[in-house]
Amino acid sequence: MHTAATPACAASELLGRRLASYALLSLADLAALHRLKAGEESHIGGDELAAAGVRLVAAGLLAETRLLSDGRRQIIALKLPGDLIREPVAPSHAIVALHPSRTIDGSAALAFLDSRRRDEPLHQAWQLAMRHEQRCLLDQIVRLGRLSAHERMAHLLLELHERLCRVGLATARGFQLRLTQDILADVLGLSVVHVNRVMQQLRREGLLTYRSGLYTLPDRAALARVAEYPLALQDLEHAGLRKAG
Amino acid sequence: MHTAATPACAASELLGRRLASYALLSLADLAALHRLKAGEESHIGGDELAAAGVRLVAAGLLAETRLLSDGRRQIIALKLPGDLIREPVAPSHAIVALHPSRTIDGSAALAFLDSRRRDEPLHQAWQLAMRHEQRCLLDQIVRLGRLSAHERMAHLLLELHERLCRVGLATARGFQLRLTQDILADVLGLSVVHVNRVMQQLRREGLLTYRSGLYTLPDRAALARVAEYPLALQDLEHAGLRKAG
DNA sequence: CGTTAGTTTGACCTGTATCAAAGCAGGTGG
DNA sequence: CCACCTGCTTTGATACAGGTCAAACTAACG
Repeated sequence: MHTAATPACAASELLGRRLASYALLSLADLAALHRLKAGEESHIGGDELAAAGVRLVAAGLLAETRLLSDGRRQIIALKLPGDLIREPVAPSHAIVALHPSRTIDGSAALAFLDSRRRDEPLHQAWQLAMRHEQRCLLDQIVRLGRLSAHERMAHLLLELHERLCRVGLATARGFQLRLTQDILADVLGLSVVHVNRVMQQLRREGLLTYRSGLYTLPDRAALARVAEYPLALQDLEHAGLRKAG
Repeated sequence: MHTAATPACAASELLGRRLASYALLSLADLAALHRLKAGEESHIGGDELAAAGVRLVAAGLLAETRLLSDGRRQIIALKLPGDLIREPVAPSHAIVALHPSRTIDGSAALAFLDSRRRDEPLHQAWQLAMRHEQRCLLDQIVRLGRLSAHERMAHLLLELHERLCRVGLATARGFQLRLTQDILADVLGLSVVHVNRVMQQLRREGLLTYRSGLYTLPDRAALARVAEYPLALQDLEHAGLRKAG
C-alpha cells in the first residue's frame, strides 16, 4: 500500500452525488462534504490487502472477499467509487483491490454524516444509502440462493448499473467498468467458463453488449423482467456523465 | 396477528443472555434490560406476515424471506429467540413466522441499547452482537456462493448451534428447534430432496443426529473442519440450559 | 514480436433438481 | 381404539444446469 500525497480526488464528490441520489441536498451540505477531502490518499496496485479503518473509494474497483483453503473464492460485495469500506466483520474476510484503485480515509466523512441531526436531509440520505447497501447484500443472497446463472447475471448487471448511476458514473444505457469474467464468476458463484456462456446468451438475446470494459444494457426493462429486479430509477441520469476508472 | 396481554415472556432475558455472551455485563445492566419487558406481546399463528416496527423474538422461529413470482423462496436469515427483527429493507422481503412464535416490541430495548455511552460494556456487547449478526449474513453469501450442499449444511448447523448457545437454548452437544427440511432447503438454496440426502450423509458420517426437532452434533470439531467454520465458543455452555420453543 | 491477461470453444462429467410415490409420525374425530 | 388426515421424511429413476479440463484465440503492452 503506497501512500501518496497526490492532489485531491473526486472521492467526496462521488459520495456527495451518491447521497444526492437519495434525497434533495442543499449546496451547503454538498460543499461541506467536499471540504472533507483532507484525508490522506492511498494508492493500491493490482490486488492486495488493504489494512484497517474506514475508507472511501475514489476510483477503481475493490471487493470484500472470502478465500477458502482450497482456493475457492467468493466475492461478497463489490466496492465501487463512492462506496464506503468498513473494517471487515471477520478475520477470514479481506478487502482486495481488483484493479489499481485509489481510496481516501473515510473516517472524517463518516463522523460528519453520523453527526447530522435526525431531521436533516443529509442524515436521511445517509440512512437511505446505508439501507440500500444492506439491500444489495440481501439481494446477493437471493441471487446466489435461488436465481439461475442467467438470472443472476441480469440481476447483477442491473444492480451495478443502478449503483454507478447514483454516483454519476453511468449513462442511461450502460457503464464502463474493468470487470473481468473472472471477477464476475466469483461474485456470482459460477465458473468463469459458465459466466462466458451466460454472457453470450444475453448478447444473443440483445440484452447486453460488451466491448473492452464497456457494458451496454440496451433494454433494462427486459433485463429487469428476467431477474425480477425493481427498477428504482426510471432513467435517472445525472447531469454530468463520465466513465468509471 | 393476535395481540395478547399474556404475562411476561423471557424475551428480554434472552436478549440479555445473548449480549452477555459478547462481554461481561453488570447485574445492574441485565436487570435494567429485564425491566424493559413493558412492550406488548404479540402471538402469531403458522406462517403469516408480521407488519412493522422493531420486534424482539421471544419464542419460536421466524425468517426474513424473499418470494419470487414463480414460487421459489429464499430464506435470507433465520430469526431465533433473542434476535431483534428490524423492518425489512425492501418491499419484496417479508418476515414470516415459520412456526407459532411470540415477539415483543423491541423499540424500547433498541433505544435503551443505543443510548449507552461508548465505553459501557453494554454498548460494546451490543456492537459485537450487531457485528456478529452482520457476519452471519455474509456467511450466508459464502455458503450459497461457494460451498457444496454438504458443506453448506455443516456450516449452517454450526451457526445455529452457536447462536442458540449464546441465548442459552443449546447444550454443548446440540439443540432443539422445529426446523423442517423444507425450511432448511429454502435457507440453503437447495431442494428438499437434496437436503434430506445430505442430512443422511452427515448422519452416516457420525456428524449429526436428528430426532423430531432435536439436532445433535456429536463432533463439532469435525463439522467445523468440513465447513471451514471458526469455532468461536470452545464449548461455551451457559449455566442454565433449556430447550428452544 | 513474445508475453501476459483475458476470452472463447469443445468434450465430458457430476452435483443437484425434478417428478412421483411410498413411508411415518402425531393429532382428530368417530 | 381404529381410521383417517395432514405434514414431514425417505426412496428411486431420470434430467439438466453448471463444473472441469484443456487448448485455442485475441488483444494489449513493453
